[in-house]
Amino acid sequence: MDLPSGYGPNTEIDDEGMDPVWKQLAAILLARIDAEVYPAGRAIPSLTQLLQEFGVSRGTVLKATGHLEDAGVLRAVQGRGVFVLPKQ
Amino acid sequence: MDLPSGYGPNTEIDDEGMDPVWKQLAAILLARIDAEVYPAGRAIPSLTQLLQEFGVSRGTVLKATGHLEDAGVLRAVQGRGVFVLPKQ
DNA sequence: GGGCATTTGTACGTATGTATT
DNA sequence: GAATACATACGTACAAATGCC
Repeated sequence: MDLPSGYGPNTEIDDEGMDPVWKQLAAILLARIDAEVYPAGRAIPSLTQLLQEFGVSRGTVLKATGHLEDAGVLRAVQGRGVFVLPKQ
Repeated sequence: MDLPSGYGPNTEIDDEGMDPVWKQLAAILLARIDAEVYPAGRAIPSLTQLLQEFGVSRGTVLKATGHLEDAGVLRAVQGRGVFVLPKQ
């Protein structure tokens, strides 16, 4: 998926940076999964919570999580949440 | 990518159907590529042309072509167009 | 180099639908 | 039924890359 490097679990979104916001967000979420801030088998915060925390739009969160789904890191279940898949 | 079946090069978008519009559009574009309506090495119509032909939004076209990019069927080049990759 | 048109990329906000709790 | 949560789709605006004068 080619995410930018150098993003940790607590990195803030940089609107003026060279990386797109959705890629920055995907990198941060991935860092939190790696650090088990979001442990495998559990759901990450809801889209509404994430867009509030990072100050981005719903579509941007969806794009970030969608790519992590494609990468096999997350699985979204309508009505329930977005779950961290077991590290394989 | 799990596109719905039964869509040909001239299928029309069905708003009431059970398949999402963007998946229908991706299936139609893929059918046109298979039928060489859009030959390998050439660009498909621009986003503006496609959204006009199918009566959908820009975002919907982008989602359809984006998934065909992930599938290795298309490659978008900013400022130039969206090109059909050689069948491998 | 500058200016313009074309084309894709990103991001926002909003509305509605569907599934789960 | 109500609340929560993800899914789809629309419209809009601006940015970035390309190509052609």
